[in-house]
Amino acid sequence: MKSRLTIGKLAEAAGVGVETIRFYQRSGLLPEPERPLSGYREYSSDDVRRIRFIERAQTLGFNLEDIAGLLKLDGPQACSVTHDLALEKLHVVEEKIKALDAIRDALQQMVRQCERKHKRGTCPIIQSLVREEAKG
Amino acid sequence: MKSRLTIGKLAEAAGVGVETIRFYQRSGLLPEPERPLSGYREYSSDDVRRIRFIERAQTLGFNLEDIAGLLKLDGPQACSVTHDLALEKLHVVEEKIKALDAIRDALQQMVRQCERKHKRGTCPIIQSLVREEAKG
DNA sequence: GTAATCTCCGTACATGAGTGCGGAGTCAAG
DNA sequence: CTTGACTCCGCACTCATGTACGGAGATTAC
Repeated sequence: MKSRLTIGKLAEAAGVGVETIRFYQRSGLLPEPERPLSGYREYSSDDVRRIRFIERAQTLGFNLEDIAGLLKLDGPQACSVTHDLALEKLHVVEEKIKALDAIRDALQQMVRQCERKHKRGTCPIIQSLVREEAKG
Repeated sequence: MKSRLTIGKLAEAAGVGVETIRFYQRSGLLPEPERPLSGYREYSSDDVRRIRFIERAQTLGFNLEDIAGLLKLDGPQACSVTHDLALEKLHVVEEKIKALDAIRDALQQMVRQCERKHKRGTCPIIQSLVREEAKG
């Protein structure tokens, strides 16, 4: 089941370009793969999932450095390190969820208002992300 | 209460650089401000909120083009246009929330496992974002 | 009313995240 | 065993998102 993939097959399976994979490797987001025969990189289906994770995480506003941090949680570290890192990331994620919840509520409100043919008042969307800015 | 701001004051209030504001204006994210005296841009506190919205939305994985779309919901459009756009954006936001929920759950699980001094099995974080990829 | 500060503008530079190029080596099908 | 596709590598290029520069004009503080 752990099919061995060349870089081209991996790229296709993960929906990215070959160059992107080489770039991720250089950036430390993908581990150095084995290179048994002739120096060609040899990947597994785990790497497909890893790349998909990277792509998704990017759409959630994490940059590659953030993502490297998240991926470190995948390796075999001391539990205390993992714990602290996970907790820190958890914080960030919860903040993002809150902000997105606010946008979602604002969008739902707009949709409802429109469907009732009300004239809209002021747009709630901007307001949705403004609160709590002062407290920092 | 609608204090008039110079570009410098606005930048300070919103926590960005002056050049960033000019850049956002060029990019159509901020409307052309009035320029009564001498051609200096004159802003209001609404613009502070608008810029904060832009900054926050960026951390949620929206690029400037996406954000321009969201900000269009602020203007006075035909209700049908607003409705459709809002519904579309709502979809995107809900997907993001789902993905972040999955990451959050994975992180919580890791934190709990660590706190119980269990040896961790395979890392749940990557798995959190992988499901449903095949269906697209 | 002058010096310091701010703003104007266009343009150039910087950074993050890829994308492409070209020549050489490797693999797989016929 | 040749031919075409694939891979190797380093390096140059692109695109989005800002940032910085520099000279000229406006404003404000003294």
